Order: sequence, then structure tokens, then C-alpha cells
Amino acid sequence: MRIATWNVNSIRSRIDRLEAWLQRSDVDVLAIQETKCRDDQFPFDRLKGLGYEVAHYGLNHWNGVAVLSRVGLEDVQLGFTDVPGWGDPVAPEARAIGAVCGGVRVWSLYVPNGRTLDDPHMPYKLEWLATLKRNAKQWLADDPAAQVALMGDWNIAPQDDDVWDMAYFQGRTHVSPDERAAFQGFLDAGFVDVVRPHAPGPGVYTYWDYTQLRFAKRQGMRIDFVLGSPALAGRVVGAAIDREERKGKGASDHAPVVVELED
DNA sequence: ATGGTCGACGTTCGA
Repeated sequence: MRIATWNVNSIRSRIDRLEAWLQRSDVDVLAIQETKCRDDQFPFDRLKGLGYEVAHYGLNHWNGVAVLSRVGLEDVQLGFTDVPGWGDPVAPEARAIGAVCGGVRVWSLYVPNGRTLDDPHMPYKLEWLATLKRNAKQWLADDPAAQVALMGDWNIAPQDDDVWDMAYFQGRTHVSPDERAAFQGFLDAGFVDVVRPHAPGPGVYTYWDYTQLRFAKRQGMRIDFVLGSPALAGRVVGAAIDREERKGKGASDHAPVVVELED
């Protein structure tokens, strides 16, 4: 079984490329982030036409997450227990959707960006991650053999090699000790970055800013991850970042990340 | 091409 995650940066503007990518990538399950639309705007029919069941969680033109599957899609959950919201008054944001696909509990996650170190979005980001970690630890406590994939745009570069120049990122988000500690918490809980061993750095990224010719200059960030529970990690036989998909006109600023599981 | 791009509910904001 082949599972993947991709921040598409608007599914409506990316639907042609998404269709083409699905047809050539042969994935069974895809976690999508930043659909940037509501259900009534989501191109369900085109994806169903390719043989995928679809679960989408989108509240407005920001955020939005989805799971596509051609190996079954059950027990859909919008958000996780106690997921923090944002705003005044506090309102939910569509940043997490879970479903069981082919025996794997898949989560499509769009972690809050943080914006700047002194922005209120930063404590929101950390609280969001802490709450997700509490949930994830509980899932493993309930069933140590659970097959869980936490997939998505984590908006964290856990290691220095995950950005092109640490000096540039001094004082910026994505690399701060608090964010890295939040990410490490998932590893400490038993989850495994199942892609890194198959796509080692340095210079291996999943995101390149549209501006400043970042892609052409190979100035990217590794911020999209698939964290597998121990049982899932034991099934991983390969993984790859599809850097080709970042090329050309109409590309998302993120590349898809694909993980191959043994049957 | 005085070299900051995308996408969205856009003449502005979020990434």
C-alpha cells in the first residue's frame, strides 16, 4: 500500500495537477492540506472519478484538510479531542481530519504556521501540537499495535539540515527550540519519521517559498512529515519526496511525500 | 525584469 501527504495550496487551483499526479503516482491514500475551500466548492466528483473516496473538512477559504482513499475510508473524525481554535471569539479551524484507510488510521494535519516568534499564533501553534500529542499518546496507550500515520504540513524544521541556511532562520519560526521540542515530543512518544531514512539530507526539502527563486536556488525547507506509530513504521519499505512536482507553472509550493508500506 | 510569488471571500492578508 502506498500512502502520501501533500499541501496543495488550494485544491481548486491545483485540481488538474492533482489529477495528473494521482494518475502517475499510484497512491492508495493521500492526505491533503490547504484545500482552501468549503465542501460545496470541493471537486469531489473529479476525485471520485479516479476511484477515490474523499473526506474533506473545510470551513472557509483558509486551511482545509482532506483524505483520499481507494482502500476504504471509515470512521472519519473532524479535528481531534480538545483541538484548540483561534480568534475572538474562539472558532474552530479546519486543520485536522482523520480516517481509517486500509487498516491504517490516517491523519491529514495542517499545523498552525506561527507567523513570528512573538505573534499570538506561536503559542497557538504550540498548544495545538501539545494537544495533538496528548491525543496521539493516548491512541498508542489504548492500542500499542495501532497503525497510525500522522501526515501533513508540520510547519517545523526539526533539524538544522532541514533548512538551507540556519543563519537566515535565526530568530524566525519553524526552527525555534520550542517548536523543535514540540516535534521531538512525538518521537519521544514512539512515533517515527518514516521518510528521513529513505530521503536523507542535507539539501532534501519538501517546501520552497514561491518568492526569491527559492526552488531554483535549492533553498527549501523540510517541513512535511509522515510520523508513523511503531506498528506502521515497521511496515515501511520505502519513501520519497516528489521534488519533480514542485517544477513548472502551476506547482504548489510543497512537494508530495510518498511512503510505501509492505502488504 | 530596479531582480517578492502565489491564492483567496482580494485594492489586502496569509503563507
